[in-house]
Amino acid sequence: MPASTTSTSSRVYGAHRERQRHRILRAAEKLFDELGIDRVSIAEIVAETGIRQSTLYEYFANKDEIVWAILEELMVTASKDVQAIMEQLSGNALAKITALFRWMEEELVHHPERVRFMAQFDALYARDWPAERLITLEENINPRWLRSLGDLIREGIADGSLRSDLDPDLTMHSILNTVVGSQRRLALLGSRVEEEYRQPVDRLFRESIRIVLLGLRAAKAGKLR
Amino acid sequence: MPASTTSTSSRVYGAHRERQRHRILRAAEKLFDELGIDRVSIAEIVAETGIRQSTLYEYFANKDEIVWAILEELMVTASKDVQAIMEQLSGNALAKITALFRWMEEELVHHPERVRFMAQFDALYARDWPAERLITLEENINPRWLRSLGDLIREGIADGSLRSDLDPDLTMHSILNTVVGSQRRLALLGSRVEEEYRQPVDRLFRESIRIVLLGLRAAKAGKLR
Amino acid sequence: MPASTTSTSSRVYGAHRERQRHRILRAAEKLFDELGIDRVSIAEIVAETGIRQSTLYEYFANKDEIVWAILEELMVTASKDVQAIMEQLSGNALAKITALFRWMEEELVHHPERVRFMAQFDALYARDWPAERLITLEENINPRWLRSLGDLIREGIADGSLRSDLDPDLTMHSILNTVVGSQRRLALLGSRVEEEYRQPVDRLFRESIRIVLLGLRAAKAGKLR
Amino acid sequence: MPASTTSTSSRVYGAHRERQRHRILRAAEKLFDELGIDRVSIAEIVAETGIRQSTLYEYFANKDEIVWAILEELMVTASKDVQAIMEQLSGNALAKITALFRWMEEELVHHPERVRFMAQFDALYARDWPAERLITLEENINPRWLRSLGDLIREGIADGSLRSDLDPDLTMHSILNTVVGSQRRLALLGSRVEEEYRQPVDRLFRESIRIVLLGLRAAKAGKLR
DNA sequence: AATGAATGAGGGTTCATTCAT
DNA sequence: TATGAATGAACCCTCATTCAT
Repeated sequence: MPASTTSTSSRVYGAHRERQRHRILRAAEKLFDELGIDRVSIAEIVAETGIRQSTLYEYFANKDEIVWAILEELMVTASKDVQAIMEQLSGNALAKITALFRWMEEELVHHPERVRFMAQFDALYARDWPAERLITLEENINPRWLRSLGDLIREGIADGSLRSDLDPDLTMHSILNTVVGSQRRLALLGSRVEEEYRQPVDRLFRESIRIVLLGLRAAKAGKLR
Repeated sequence: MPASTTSTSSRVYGAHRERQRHRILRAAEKLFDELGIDRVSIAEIVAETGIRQSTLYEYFANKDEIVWAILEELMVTASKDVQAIMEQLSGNALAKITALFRWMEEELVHHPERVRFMAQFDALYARDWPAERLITLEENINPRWLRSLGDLIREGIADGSLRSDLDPDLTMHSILNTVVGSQRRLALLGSRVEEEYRQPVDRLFRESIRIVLLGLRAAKAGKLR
Repeated sequence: MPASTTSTSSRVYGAHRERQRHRILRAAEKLFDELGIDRVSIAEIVAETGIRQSTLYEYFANKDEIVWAILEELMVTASKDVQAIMEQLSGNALAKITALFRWMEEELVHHPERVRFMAQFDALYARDWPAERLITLEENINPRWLRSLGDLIREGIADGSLRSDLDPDLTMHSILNTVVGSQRRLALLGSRVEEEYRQPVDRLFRESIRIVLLGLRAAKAGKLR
Repeated sequence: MPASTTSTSSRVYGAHRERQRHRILRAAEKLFDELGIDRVSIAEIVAETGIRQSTLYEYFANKDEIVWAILEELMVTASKDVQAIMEQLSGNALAKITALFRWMEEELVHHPERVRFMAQFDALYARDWPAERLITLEENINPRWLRSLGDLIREGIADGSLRSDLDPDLTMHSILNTVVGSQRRLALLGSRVEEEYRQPVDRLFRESIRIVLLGLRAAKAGKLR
């Protein structure tokens, strides 16, 4: 890893390295989604890449590093997306929460593989990931919006758009977990759930959102949607 | 091939076999939960059991069979529990759905390892499990209650306990997936979620249920709880 | 193994034992032919029999014993057949040799599995079979005809049916090995040789015999057949 | 994936690989001959080689591939030998066929292990080898001489060196199979046949050839040899 | 930066055989 | 006589990783 000098050669090398890294990550991502993270071997990843097995170790120290790198990419992207949505929005709390859920629907429909990756990460790495590492990651992406979501709910109660009997922090985390859980399960089961439930995945998810929002809404609040 | 005779020897042998099988399944279950299904080797399972590796193969043809056997046990147990709850209940639709969700809370709190196993199964086996096998399994456990849950919602709309604008089948599958998704994610993340959210897992889950039920409830219906 | 007493029970047991033994041998024979001797496991043999694996060891000490038992059966049967043919024949040497070859053709056509077994035995056991064991076997079956085949050729030279420049012992063993080699290779390759050579196996073998016999025949001898 | 470049490194590496491959094949060959193909384990092969078991898998995907590689080597060598013999020969058909048989005798005497390998291959792999694979192999070695052997016999009939009542194709395949069968059986049984028949293997084989050729020869044809 | 080669450690599974009942 | 259970010893093969070039 050459330090970031500004010589021509290092700039060129840097670009090259970035390209190689990208190639590896995309191959891994694809296979992780197709076969499951734990069932993909380094050999399979390099086979998809064209790169040689020993070369991969010039870019990643081991498989876990690849997983973390993908996770980081996904989290950064997600954070930017949400941040953007939140910033250009100036409605009440309910509207903001709704917008957040809509974005999750978008992800489920257009990037189910991303959602599946996160689901796998929860299932496989949840119990033994090193806490500091995740914290470092989260600090990098700094999701102000998440921290402010509690305020949002408080605000919603105040402006009358949300039920008055909600405990802001509890509610926030509760519904977040619920909607995320629903989204991830739908992504994992995919077509299988469609066969069994005879409903398209997005309709199922949208209905879930609707009911949760109905549950949050103040009784006297205007018609939802 | 002695079929189920009642001779002393076969009764004795049968009991022994059952005990050994049980031992293996419990060891596997424990390790699957601690390390993740894909990260447990047959060698580790037998080390937990005391039996020798080759002996294990007298009981299960391979690791997958162990996974399926555990899955079957869990599904049978769950099905019996729910059946029992449903049968001794004679309230309106909302009450029944509430009871179902309460049972899921019980499972999350008292048997989080069971929930985690199902979560892992979804994440790891969902995509390539043989459909017929799962169908066979489901036929054996025959969950009448699931089939009647749609009726339950229809009934609830009729008796005025549920919102009138619900599409029974869609709603049923939607909230089922949502609550299951929430339950499983909480089971997977466990203490980690408690640290991050600063809320005990059961409170988070109970709040989720409350909001979903509020979302289902007819506007004019009496206070919930 | 109860000695051969004449009590009723031992006679009954004896018959039973014989039947079980027979069952095992037939199952083994079938599988040896289908899969190759070395590729058949004891487990596969018992699976074909209905008998349990441990029970098999009451009849045979190991797989080799089964192989030898089959070999013995085959050699005894073969010896009897040939003996019968030879005895009821009263022609010149050429006629007797011809009859012997015809019998080999019969075997190839109607019992190719027997020929294949012998072929496998040659290929797999040839190098390390215990010499005494084979000698014991051969003494039991006592193939007088083989020993007299040399005389036969001497006789043929004398009566003018065979070429005069033959070395009786050399010739006998030579053509015996040749015809046996031809027969066994045809049995082994079976349909494969038919596809490649576009000739039925029996025609190929008959032509081989014809040419060998032509090679043996005295120049002035009458037309062959 | 550097294709066949001529860079120094790839030439060096290539030579090394070839040497290792060679080592493995020789070790396997030796053991296959001593113990029988099916009775040789990968562990035994590597023990003979000095390389480690996992290294072997860098050269051959599995045991079958080793067997096929040896087969290919043998067939290529044999084909070249025969081709050379056939080309430098300008006699009548009988002479050419005789030369072919002489070469087979050479092989039997000087490379009995090669003949035994082919015999084992017939006995063990004959029934289930993948047809296409063998065809590919045969196309690579392209034995023009075999294809022209039928013509040879036709020619022999025409020039009066062979009997007139022969069916060219039938005869060709017939005697080929016969002589090959004889050769392989002698190779398999080896010293055992010498003990039993009290004749050296090569004499037995030469006598077989003599008789077959006598059987092919036109009646009026000059003295053979 | 790239890579050919090697490999220790372990993976799942099969097998012939023994033994107590 | 029959057999359920157990098992040591292999067996083939995969994998992540290292290292010299």
